[in-house]
Amino acid sequence: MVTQIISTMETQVSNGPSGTSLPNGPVISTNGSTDDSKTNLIVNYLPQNMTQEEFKSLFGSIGEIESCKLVRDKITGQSLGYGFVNYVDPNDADKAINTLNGLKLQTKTIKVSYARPSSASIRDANLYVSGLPKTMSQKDMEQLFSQYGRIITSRILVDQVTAGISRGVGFIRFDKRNEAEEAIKGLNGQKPLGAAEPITVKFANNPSQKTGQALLTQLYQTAARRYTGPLHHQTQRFRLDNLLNASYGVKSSPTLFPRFSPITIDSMTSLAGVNLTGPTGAGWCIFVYNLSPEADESVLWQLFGPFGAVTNVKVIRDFTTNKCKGFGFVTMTNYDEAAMAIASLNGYRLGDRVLQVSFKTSKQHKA
DNA sequence: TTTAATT
Repeated sequence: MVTQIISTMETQVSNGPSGTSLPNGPVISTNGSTDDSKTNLIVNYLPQNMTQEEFKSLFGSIGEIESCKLVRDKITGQSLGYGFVNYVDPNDADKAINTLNGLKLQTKTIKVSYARPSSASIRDANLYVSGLPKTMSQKDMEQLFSQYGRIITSRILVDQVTAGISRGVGFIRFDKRNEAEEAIKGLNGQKPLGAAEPITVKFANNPSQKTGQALLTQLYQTAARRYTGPLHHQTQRFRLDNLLNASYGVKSSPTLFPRFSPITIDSMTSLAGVNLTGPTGAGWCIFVYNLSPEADESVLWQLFGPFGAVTNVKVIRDFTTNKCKGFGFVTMTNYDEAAMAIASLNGYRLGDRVLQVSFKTSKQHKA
């Protein structure tokens, strides 16, 4: 037998408001520089389509930001659904937690909490648990695991249709990796009290282990939903002028930045209409035709990212309406990857449109 | 039988 579920036990999970509280620590050092532990926040469960600009705007409404970053996939440029905000004033960080934690944005409820100091020991501390009794609640699961360490988040996956019914599968993130290791040793293959079957406990996969094909499928599904579902959202606007090309900066070589470099992301978004000219210089320029008027840069990242290194994307827009004129360009570093992307995406149906994709022909300006 | 939590 393994573990008792003691019903009176209180969990100390930092899932809810205000996240992790930091015991007692200096706020301001003698030289006047701020201690990140009181100013640096992590924001989780952001809507997939939130941009860096929107993220900055939302948190900038609280107070002056020292730096902020929406974390994105290095290859596809897609948001990973979380980000960091470092305020100048610790009071603003506190205020951001109090006013923005729990805020509902589209389908998500965002979580705002203090970021733990970054260190190797907190990485890979996420566990995947399966074979859970269907009756086990999230709280039950936390109680089962909490004997091995401090739980940062937990989740039980539920059936989509019969909403609320457990799939017997969940996740537990510990504060430290070694706590997660101990939980595996202690609980993998064990039967929770009263359960008929043993549970499986292992390290979780990285959530973006998706193949190019899977990404295309996902993209297609989200695009298709746009045309079939009763989607009347009036929700997405953080009322910024997010209109013009947000040509996301992509640094192709993993430069070793000093930690917490004051360089903000925005300072890297300087690529404009550079290298849009032919298969020379920085890479292979690809012409994408039949984009919808609503298309934006992110759709190009999503389409081409899975095939390899993408250094630039651009949607061509009408100057006055700011709608896409039906085409755009993508620059890829490697010929093979570009050729594969073209072979795969030419004729690809995106929503109700069939894309035409080819290397850009060198009919200089004006076609 | 795998969700978007460490810059």
